[in-house]
Amino acid sequence: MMTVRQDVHSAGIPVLCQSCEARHRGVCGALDSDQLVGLAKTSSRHKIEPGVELIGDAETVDSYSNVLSGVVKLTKSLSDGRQQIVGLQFAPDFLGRPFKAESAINAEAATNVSLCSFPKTAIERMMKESPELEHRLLRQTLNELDEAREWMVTLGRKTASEKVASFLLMIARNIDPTADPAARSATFDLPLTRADIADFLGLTIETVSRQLTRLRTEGVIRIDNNRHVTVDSLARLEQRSGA
Amino acid sequence: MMTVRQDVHSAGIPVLCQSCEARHRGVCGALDSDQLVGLAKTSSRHKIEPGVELIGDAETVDSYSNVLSGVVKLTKSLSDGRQQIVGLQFAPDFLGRPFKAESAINAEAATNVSLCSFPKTAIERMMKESPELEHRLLRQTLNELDEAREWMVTLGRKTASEKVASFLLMIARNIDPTADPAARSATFDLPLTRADIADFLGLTIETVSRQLTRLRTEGVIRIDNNRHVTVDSLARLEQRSGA
DNA sequence: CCGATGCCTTGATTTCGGTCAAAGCCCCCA
DNA sequence: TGGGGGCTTTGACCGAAATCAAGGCATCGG
Repeated sequence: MMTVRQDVHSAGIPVLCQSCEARHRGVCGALDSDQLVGLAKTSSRHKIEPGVELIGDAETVDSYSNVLSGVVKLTKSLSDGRQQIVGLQFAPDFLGRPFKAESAINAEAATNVSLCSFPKTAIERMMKESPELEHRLLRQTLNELDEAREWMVTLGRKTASEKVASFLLMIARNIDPTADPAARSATFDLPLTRADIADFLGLTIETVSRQLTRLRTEGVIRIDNNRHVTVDSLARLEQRSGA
Repeated sequence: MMTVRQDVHSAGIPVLCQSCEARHRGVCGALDSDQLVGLAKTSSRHKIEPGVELIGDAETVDSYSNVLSGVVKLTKSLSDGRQQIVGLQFAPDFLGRPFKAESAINAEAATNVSLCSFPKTAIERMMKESPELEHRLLRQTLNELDEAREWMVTLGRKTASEKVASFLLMIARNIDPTADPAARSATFDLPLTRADIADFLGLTIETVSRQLTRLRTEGVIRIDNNRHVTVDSLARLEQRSGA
């Protein structure tokens, strides 16, 4: 039987936060136990089903969240309905756009998601008094910017098959349980439907499907149940990704 | 004859900084006069010709810069030479990637550019002691992230003609001298060659040229000398941009 | 004045990915 | 057990943008 994770500094830390990944690797790591206590009072945990929008809960209006598990997609749409996924958030990412009343971005659960949410005011007050919190946010934002720019290259300059390979590679690196970055192989469940993948890569469903089939028939990947993917050689997949 | 701009707080501010836009609207606005004096000692101004890379001067290795005038393009390349412009920096943007030894991004002058550069160490020291500086950086980074995501939509989901219209609109909003955001018309010099525009939009030179021709023959824009553009109705251009 | 060079435009043809259409598969539930 | 709905695959065809190929138009230096 497992006990709750203990560490030297857990004295006074809210029970909810003690084993929370956001405290270890996310923005809450910037806070001391007093601040955590204060924040925990106003925080609430939610579970969200795939397809549910996180309005009023995340990207917009009045609250911020940490992603505790699952995958959240950030999307933008054109007036005629064309849609583009502009980011994927994994645990323990921070969700929300500081310093702006409303962003033109929608957030939606791609899988089952669990969140830890806070009122905007609580975070913003805390940001004023804790430079370390802003520092963490800056780091996360810079990383997201790097990722966004990486995807601009993929969207603008890669072929359909390179796009799909790049996507699989990114997912493998983000959610393969064997978290070793130097792993030679990977296996994981796709957190997105074909339609989502298409919206992420600027393609159609059909093209995504055809390229997956091609990677499959050429032995680069295996797919079971439409969602479960095995990559025997990440290096081989990387070669297909255009790099 | 004009005098150097004076304001109430200019006492003790380095001469170089007094009329500097980066101090008014850029990150240097976060600094007090003592800090400016300290930073100014290690800063240097450069002028850079179009096409010159800013290695060792901006995005990489050992220094940060403010863009004082002109346009800097940030590019990423695939191993086979395909290139994508992932960002354009205008005055008074801050140039450089904090907290990372080297970024996979290249910076290159698109036009004549003037910069004010600092050693990385000086900025990083100042960031530690001035939360306000980090705050400004966070804000700029969040804005760049918003812009990058906006372009992801353009790259992934817009047609060639919508892309070109979107590009013209973005340039008009950034560098038209009549800085009124509610302006109905605009006139400006394109800071990029056709090749650069193509690399920005994920198109070929020929397609960019054809779409510009189309916008011209349809009366949406006028072009003189290949570079000088007049837009009589920004609203009309916006309709072409897919929104 | 002339030719060279670097951009840019225009035209003809090809191709990759989109569109339209039909089936297949899987899971749920009656 | 069987039917329905959602997601995915596959095939046939089409079209927007890429590619290939010429040619135009400035600017620069001889």
